[in-house]
Amino acid sequence: MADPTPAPLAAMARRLGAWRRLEAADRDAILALPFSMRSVEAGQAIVTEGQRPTQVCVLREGYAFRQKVVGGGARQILAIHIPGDLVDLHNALLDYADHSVQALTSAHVVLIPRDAVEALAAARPAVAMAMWHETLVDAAVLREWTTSIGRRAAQVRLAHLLCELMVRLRAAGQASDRSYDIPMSQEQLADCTGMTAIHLNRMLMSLERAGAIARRGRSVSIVDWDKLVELGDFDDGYLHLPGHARSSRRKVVAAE
Amino acid sequence: MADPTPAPLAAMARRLGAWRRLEAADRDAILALPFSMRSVEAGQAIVTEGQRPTQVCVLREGYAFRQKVVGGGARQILAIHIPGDLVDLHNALLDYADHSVQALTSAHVVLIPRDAVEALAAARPAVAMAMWHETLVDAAVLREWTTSIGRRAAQVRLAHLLCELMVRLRAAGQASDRSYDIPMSQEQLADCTGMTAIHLNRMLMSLERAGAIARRGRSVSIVDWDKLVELGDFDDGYLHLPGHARSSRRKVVAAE
DNA sequence: CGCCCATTTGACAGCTTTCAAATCGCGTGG
DNA sequence: CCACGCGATTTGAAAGCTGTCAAATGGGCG
Repeated sequence: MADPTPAPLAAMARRLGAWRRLEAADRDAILALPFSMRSVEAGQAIVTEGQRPTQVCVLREGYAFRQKVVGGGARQILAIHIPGDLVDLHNALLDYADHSVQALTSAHVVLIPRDAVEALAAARPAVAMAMWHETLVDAAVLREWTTSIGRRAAQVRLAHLLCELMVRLRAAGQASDRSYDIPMSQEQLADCTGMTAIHLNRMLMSLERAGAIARRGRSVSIVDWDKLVELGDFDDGYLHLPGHARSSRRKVVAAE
Repeated sequence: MADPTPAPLAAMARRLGAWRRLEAADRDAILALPFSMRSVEAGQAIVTEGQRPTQVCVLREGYAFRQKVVGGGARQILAIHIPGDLVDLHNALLDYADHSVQALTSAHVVLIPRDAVEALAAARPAVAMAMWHETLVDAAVLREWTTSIGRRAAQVRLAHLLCELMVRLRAAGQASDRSYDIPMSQEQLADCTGMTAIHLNRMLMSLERAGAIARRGRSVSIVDWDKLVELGDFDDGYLHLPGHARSSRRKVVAAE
């Protein structure tokens, strides 16, 4: 966090080390990985659905997201990635990219050949387990998204997403306590939450009227965190933040 | 498949071996895992949301599912597990169960202590990678569910789920070519697809009227597979079936 | 200053949910 | 073997949330 311009792979080593204890040899093996760096423009694809993935990617700067497109042409955004995320570990072992990854803003990524990742995993079990852990957390977040889309009302879904972004950005040192900018269009937010851009707009305004958030142009800031948490039925347990004492902020209502 | 009552852990070894090449020593290490067997009644919990998971579970017989409950009390089913599935590898590395697992029918499971799984992963990298692979496929299926719930109409979602179950059951040798029984109530199907049980009932009837499926009591059989695939916008690529030549059955309509 | 795209608004249609009540299916007990 | 009781499935009708279509507004960039 206090490291201004770390070596490209140092961020990856630090990230994996947060999940599992790594020895010096593990870190060295990570730092010895072959890689290339690339800049991608906003909207540009990093991985394309249907292709055979050939590399794993670390997001160094900028934002990215994963998406899937259905037969009718509609798309669903499945995850948002913020700086520091290991973006495509899912394709490290699978032979077929079932979804695509795109840059949300212009971004800098570190690309590592898939084979090198596999070799690293085979050689350094602790690193393999850390990478596995990373994908498990990713899956946990996706479970929460699925639950949200399936069983929470539109306004709740949106508030929940805003809470999640706030917590994750703060954990990554990318946001101050009270506000952050979302580098996403309303259409993209709508594709995250499974609603129409028009309806999303209404829900945004409704959260603003409720006094939970404020907006200025495209930037959203949180006015009343507790209210947003309540409106969003939010509990950060599913994020599995490293070294985070679990506190069910949400009271268990109607345990049924 | 032609093995009537294999040793409890043999199924696990076979399953993992389908994902990645395992050496004899890898198999031996799997077979040497400590375990206990347990029968669970339909509806009974195997893992409970909020707890610290202590074991990993292999589903030997019967069906199970994972679910999450939201603040209002509604639940979302996140996955259905069929015999042979490794059910809770997600909790092998995470310290907090963000969802629960329940038996759908009465079931027999093999329970393996979490620590033993971790030790195995550390000792046998190839096994670790196979288990990782298993969870990646699980995540891929969840991505498809999320996409379905977020961006496909109710009838399409249901048809898609029926297609998925058919393909998976067939791949597991649990279904003949043309029909299978779904051991799920309509309410459970509704909780999978993010709709009301009442609406699910209407969608089931509508698929029946369309001539895609037939029903007799609680059992569903497929009358016209091609029609069901079309109605369900289904393409099995996301299942990442081992040794499966990828064929986009679905024509790309409106690539946009 | 003018163009283009994202955001807002409005009016409406339609898919889904709700609430209630009628049926059906099935295991149990007589 | 048949009646009874209970939960799952169906039906109906009406309300509500969300999507659709069209058009106005706003903001940023060349």
